[in-house]
Amino acid sequence: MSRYLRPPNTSLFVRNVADDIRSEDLRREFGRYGPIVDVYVPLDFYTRRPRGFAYVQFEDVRDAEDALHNLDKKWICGRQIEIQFAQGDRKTPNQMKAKEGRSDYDEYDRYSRRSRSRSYERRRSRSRSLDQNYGRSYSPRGRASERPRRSRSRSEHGRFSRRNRSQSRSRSNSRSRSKSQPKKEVRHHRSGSRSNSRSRAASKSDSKSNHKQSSKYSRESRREQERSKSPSHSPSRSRSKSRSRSWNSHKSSGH
DNA sequence: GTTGGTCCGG
Repeated sequence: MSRYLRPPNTSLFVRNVADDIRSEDLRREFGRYGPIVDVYVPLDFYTRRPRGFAYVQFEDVRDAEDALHNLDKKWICGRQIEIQFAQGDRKTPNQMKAKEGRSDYDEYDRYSRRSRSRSYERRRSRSRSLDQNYGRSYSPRGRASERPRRSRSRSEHGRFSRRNRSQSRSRSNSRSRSKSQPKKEVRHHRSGSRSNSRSRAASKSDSKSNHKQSSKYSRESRREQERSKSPSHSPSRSRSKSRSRSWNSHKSSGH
């Protein structure tokens, strides 16, 4: 009952903070209303830039409330900050990993991580237990300098679509296929590759009996593919191209 | 229209 009357923690969520805000600034401002436990300004994991909000944790929730009421909508560093009570506690790395929905880097990041583990060891050697030092001295900057190395064909292409993967992975795919997934790219199929896989599977049981069925199947599957908006970019490419060109000219001439 | 550490050691 009374549990709902007060926030779950003493952390304040400060949003719309300036990009160049420093934790010291916040600490100074907020510290006037009570002792502060911790101030943290989250940065984007990849870009290393402030995400535009910050956290200030007080020792006493009353002080937090006091600061909230006094500093909310105040202008700091040229920006009007807004303060709320933070929802939940500081997120654990696993929580962040679980999200995994941030940028196109994560895929590439995962595979280029091996070269990065070295710097990690170095870092870890200094501080015994990172788990306890989290939020204190853990700064992934070292990796940040390695990150922008994504000068491969990948970054040029833009982003990777791993939505499907996250779905299947959530189910039960990760344990057996986690590493086999990273296929470079789907091979360019020539017309007929579909029937090939079919016949391959069929050849296991009846290779000759399936002759007519196979041909039938290939025809049907082809039709199906065309009808169901084939997500694979293979055979109807030239078609769509000419189509789009048509559209383009249509638009051009119409306008 | 923003809620935090993305690392598990061979």
